[in-house]
Amino acid sequence: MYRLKVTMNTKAQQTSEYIVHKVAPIFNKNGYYGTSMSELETATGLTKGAIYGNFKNKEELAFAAFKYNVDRVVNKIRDELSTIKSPLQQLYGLTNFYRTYKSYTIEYGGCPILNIGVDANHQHPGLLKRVQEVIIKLQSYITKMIQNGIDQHEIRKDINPKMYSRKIFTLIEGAVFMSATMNDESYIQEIMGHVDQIIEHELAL
Amino acid sequence: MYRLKVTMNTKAQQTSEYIVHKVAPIFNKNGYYGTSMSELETATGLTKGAIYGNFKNKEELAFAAFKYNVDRVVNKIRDELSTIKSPLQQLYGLTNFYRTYKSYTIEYGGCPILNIGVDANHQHPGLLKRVQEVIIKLQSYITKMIQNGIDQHEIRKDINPKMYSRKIFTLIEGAVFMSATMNDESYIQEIMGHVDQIIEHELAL
DNA sequence: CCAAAAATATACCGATTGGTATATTTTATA
DNA sequence: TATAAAATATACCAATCGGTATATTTTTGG
Repeated sequence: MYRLKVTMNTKAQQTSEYIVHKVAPIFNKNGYYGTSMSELETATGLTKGAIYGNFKNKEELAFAAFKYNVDRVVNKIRDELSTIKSPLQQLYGLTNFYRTYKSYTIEYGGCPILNIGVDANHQHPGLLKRVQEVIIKLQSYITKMIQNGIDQHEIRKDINPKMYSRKIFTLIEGAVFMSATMNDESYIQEIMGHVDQIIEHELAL
Repeated sequence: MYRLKVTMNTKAQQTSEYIVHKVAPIFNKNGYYGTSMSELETATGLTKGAIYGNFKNKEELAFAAFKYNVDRVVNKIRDELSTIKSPLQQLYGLTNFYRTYKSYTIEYGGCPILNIGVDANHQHPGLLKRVQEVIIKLQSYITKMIQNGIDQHEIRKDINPKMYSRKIFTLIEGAVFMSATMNDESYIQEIMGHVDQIIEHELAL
């Protein structure tokens, strides 16, 4: 009985994960209404019967796809910064992460925050809310890094961590947008250099 | 004969302009595939027969709508800056324009460069190309302002006009994205303050 | 290996998609 | 004001949309 349930969950979970993995880049590239179920059939090699057996409807699939794309990015950031002790160096590590962001995200269709943020804004309130939650989470993550820097006497204590977190994140997303739209990575490189300057001349002691 | 042709063109042009005016915010908000012809029927109060009598197909309508939205923004910028003589003050005028950007564009569904840039990226190459052309045009517009500032000894001659134009434009679009996605104008206000600081401390003599 | 159950495939649903041929109405000129 | 032409409305097209009921296949535990 117990093992039966575990096996079922594992199998179902595996198929669900496979579907999300295949479907995530399509939702990311084409947005909610730009993605059709028939596309997802060909992408997964499965039929609607199989897909709808694992997900209630298209909306649930889109939620799962967005979470998958975001988790992939966030976990990569966490991994890269986890080895860095110094909060100040963690900030530099963040800009370094985004220096390789385009090549890292291109196979998944670009930045999910930018893509779904714009797509969902006038189209799907539920998705937009999830984007906003992710942005708040990432901003508070940066805020904590700055606050740690202040606490460890690496960053000036008179600066406002939340304000700088918002500013840095906004610069990053602007660069991500320009790189994607102009298909030109140099935008990201230039803005990351600019953020490094802010870290060095405005934040660091 | 001559007058007949003029009258026809005028009438057709009026209806076309009316359609584009009504249709532009919808394409801007919902993107190309997110916009349906039936929506456009109800928005214009016209039938498909009338719409397709004035536009070849949906694609031509989307092109016209994008041009309409962009021209509206660009003409407003030109108007506001045309009264300013000093190139340096023109740059401040640009940041001031974007301080009211959200309230100015909200009734037309937000920034067309951001919206269509993201929407068209994986969906409609023809539209994406038009977005890229507009970005290049605006950037060279800013570049010229900076170059004029150098020529008129208001801006340091050792700075790179094109590089700063790219940077300023990227900061603006990042702020536009964050304001739209988080529904929070303060992002634009903060980043425009940041751009003002760049103008004051890095560009100005 | 067999039977029950879980997972997937098939075949279909009504609604909507972009687009068009034709009928009707409006407009403009003689 | 009559008439030709231009503009708009009507009615329709095949294709596709998201979704579902049911048949079939695969997997599972005894």
